[in-house]
Formats: sequence, C-alpha cells, structure tokens
Amino acid sequence: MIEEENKLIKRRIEKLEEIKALGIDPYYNGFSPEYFLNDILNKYKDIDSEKLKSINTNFKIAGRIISIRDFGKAAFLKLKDVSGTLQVYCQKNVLGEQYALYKKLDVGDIIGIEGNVFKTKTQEVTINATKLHLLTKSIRPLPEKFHGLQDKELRYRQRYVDLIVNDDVRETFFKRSKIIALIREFMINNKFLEVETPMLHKLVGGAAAKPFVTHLNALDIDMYLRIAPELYLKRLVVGGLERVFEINRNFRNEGMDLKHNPEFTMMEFYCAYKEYNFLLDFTEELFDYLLNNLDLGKKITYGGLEIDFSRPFKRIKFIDALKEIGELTDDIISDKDQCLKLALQLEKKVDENTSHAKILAELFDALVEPKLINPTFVTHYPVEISPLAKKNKQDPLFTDRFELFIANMEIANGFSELNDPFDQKERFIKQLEERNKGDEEASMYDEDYIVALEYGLAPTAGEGIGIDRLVMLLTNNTSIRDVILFPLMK
RNA sequence: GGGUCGUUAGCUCAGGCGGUAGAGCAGUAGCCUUUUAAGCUAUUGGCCGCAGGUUCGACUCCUGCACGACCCA
Repeated sequence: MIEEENKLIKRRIEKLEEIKALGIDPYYNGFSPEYFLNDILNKYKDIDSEKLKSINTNFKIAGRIISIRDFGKAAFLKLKDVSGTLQVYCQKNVLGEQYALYKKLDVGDIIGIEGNVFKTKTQEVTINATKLHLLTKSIRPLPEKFHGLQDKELRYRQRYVDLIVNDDVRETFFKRSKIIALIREFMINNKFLEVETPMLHKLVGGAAAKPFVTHLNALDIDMYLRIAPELYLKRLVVGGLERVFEINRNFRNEGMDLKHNPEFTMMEFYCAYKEYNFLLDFTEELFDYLLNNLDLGKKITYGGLEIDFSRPFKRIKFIDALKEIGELTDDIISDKDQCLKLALQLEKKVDENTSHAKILAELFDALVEPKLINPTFVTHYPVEISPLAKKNKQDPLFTDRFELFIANMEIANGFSELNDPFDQKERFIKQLEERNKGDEEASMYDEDYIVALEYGLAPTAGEGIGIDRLVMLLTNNTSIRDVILFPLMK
C-alpha cells in the first residue's frame, strides 16, 4: 500500500526519516496520558483565567492532531481523543529544542503533551505545551478538515477514517453501545440470565430464512451459520433456566438493502410461565426504559416521520390489519386464488405452490407494513407461517403471536411458545413439505428439539428484537449500514 | 433481480457545442507568538473508475464492465 505514488505520503515518509535522524522514535510507546481531553476541558472551563495562573495545572495528555494553525514561532494544535477535543499551544521559546520536532508533525499524528492549562483571549481552555512526545507518526493524509469524508463507500470500507473525522458517526456508535447496555441492564433487572448459544448449526431452524453454509473439516460435514438462536434458547428453558436472553449475531443469506445486512444483531429472550400478552407489555416497558434513559421523550423524529411511543401501542389482529389498513375484503382474504392474483400484480415472488398464509404475509408486507408508522403490535398470525408458536385457543388457524412494527420496519416478533411435542412434530413435518415444494426458507426437522419438548417445556413466552433496526430508530439513521461499524460491502 | 444517477488531485467539489482540465482544503517555500474552516504571498500535484468503439483527435459521444448511492421488486 505504501508504495503508492502519492506525493503527500512520500513527504510524510521523508519526515518520518527526518524524525528518526533526530534520534526520536516515531512510534514511541512509553508515554501514558493521565486524563481524557474532555476531563480537562470540563474541569477548567468555568475557572477564571486569572485564577488559572495561580494554581498548579500540569497535565499529561495525548491524542491525534486534527488541526494545526501555525504562526511560525508558535502554533495551535487541536487534539482529539475518545472523549473529545482539546487545544494545545506550542511556543518555540517554551519548547526550545523540541520545536524542531513540532515542525515535523502533521495533521493525523498522535502525540503526547505535558503542559499547563490556560485560557486564550476567546476563553478556550488550552494546554500550553512544555514537553512534546511523538507517539505515532501518521503517513496518510486525513480527509479535508471542513467537509470530512463524504464518500459513502469509503466511509463504510474505511470506517476508521470515518470515525476519526465524522463526529456524528462516533456518536451513533457510542449510542448503540449505550442502547445495548441498557437492554442488558433491563433484562438483568428482570431476572433474565444472559447466555450464549451456538453460531454453527447442523440444522436450520428458528426462523424462515436461507442460511449460509460452511464446512467443518474435523467432521467433514457442512454446517449452517445460525439464522436464529431460538431452538437452543428454548432447550435452556427446558433445562430450568426459566428466563434467558441472548444478544448476538444472526446470519441470513438474503438481499441487502436499507433495512437488511446479511449479519445482524438480535436479542432473543424467553420467559417461562408467561404468554404472549405479557410480551406486549414487557416490550412497551423496555421501550420506556430506553427512551427515558436516552432522554428522548415519548415522541421521536425518524427520517422525517414523527413517532409516538405513548403507551399502550396500537394492537391489531393480522387479518384485521389486512382489512382495515390493507383495505382487503373478507372475500379476497379467504380466497387463495384471488390472493395469489393480487400478490402477482404486486410483483411478489409467489406461485401456486405458495401456501395461502404465506401469500397473505406477502400481501401484508406490500399493503400494511408501509402504513405502520407509530408502534403497532400486529397479533394472531396464521399458523402455517408460525411453525413454533402456540395455536390460539379460540381459533386454531391462528397463533398467539405478534410482530411489532415501527416506522415501516419489523422490529420485534414474539409468541407463546409451542410446547406440545406432538403438535411441534406435525409443524416440522409441514415445514419439510414446504421445503420439498421448493421453499428454501422452511425449517428442517430437529429431532433433538422434539426430544427436549418431550421432557417438557414450561409454558413460555419468547421474543426477538432486531437491535440494528432499534438503533436506527433511536439514532435517526435510515440505513442499517450507518449503525453497523463494518457493514458488508461487495 | 430491474430502473435512475454517480465515479475528475490525498479530501470536498466545479467544468466541458469533442481540441490533453480548475477551485478550496491538504502539501511545499516564505512572513507571522492568542488562532477558531486563522491570514498574506508564491507554488507542486491528475491514466478525468476500467475496457472497447466512433473520430484526424475522447476526460467529454456510444457500448460493455466494476464499484457505489437512491428508487422499485
């Protein structure tokens, strides 16, 4: 990479050599800062500049140089570290011999500074450098100081550069970290146990999706990257870990767009002795917890939409949503041929072999989902497309299941878990039939999971929440790539 | 998968009835010890995404490809 013919890089490598010639190690690692830059700023921003002169304010700090304003015999440098930025003043008559080192520095270099705090004419807290340490010479020029890095492709591919120059990106990922920490806190407060289950699966299950295939050399077998942790988490409930959750990656071999990345983060949790109604309230509580702790209030703006999280969220049955929001009639909904015709008109990938329920789900995606802005629980999904959910007592064609939609995105999916091993066996067989008909997203038959159910799964409610999409909502990013540090790029 | 648009200096962007390209920042040389996108003077820097075609001549027009963004599915 370095051999590239770039004059700016060449010049920086020359400076590197000149620094070595001065007897200085350009990658010296014996210096450790005592404070974050923001700590110094906060400590002194409200202290009078006269008073500053009378107190001892000698500090060791470090950071990357993000700007230099040079006056010949003095200069202002702006340093940046993980906490923020702080200005440093370098004067020739103070630094003496070390001023020669200063003259070899560039924007992008990482330096350590020892010096005293003072305030400039404009009252900016600044460190007057008495000692300068070069910690890392940077030989690649950073993007322009004013516009930063705009090229989306470069930003995703070279996220490290994006993070150096674009503060809003840093904020998004700080916030992502905080959101996940809050979720974890909320779950643990509610007596859930955090667990980790396998990423490498021998069978595909727990969701409707095409898997990634990989190979295990030791056993010479193909394996699948998991599409969901569901079946393992429920095995743990069988094992008596009555409340479990996992925040981790799932992999689905599907298209990529603003809402889909092939690997994405989900939280799944299972709670014994509860049913799906509990999950609706629990999910609302989780949102409350997040919004409160992030100081977002009840209404947020997302991509130009106003979203109202006031409780209770709207609740509507799947079929009612098709009627009231999708504007379909009972006659159409109950007639598979008419549904198929309509789905084909909407250019959905369906054919005669597609089940009635799956066609309805496609119609829902096309006609209802685009209209769901405020948080909405859609409940009672058809049993054929809910192979792991318990049937509804009143109407066994439907299940005790819901999905939560916000801003036209599916955010969560939960249900009363099917714990009848005989029923589960039949559903698996139905899935196999769908698979044989060509549905590559249908699940496989998981014999051991049936055995686990035969030992007895307590009545359990379970839910998955898409963390990336949740972060999108709470950080006002309309592309999933903007909430994933290293999104998949071709 | 389909459509639209984009790809020009390290970065951010202009430009062109077809005649080998410009600015700001960055860099370099100089002046400047309280700047805030510091200022002033001078100046270096380009396979105009890749490949082919049309043409006396292509960075510009045409075709294909790659990568990306957005829209649709």
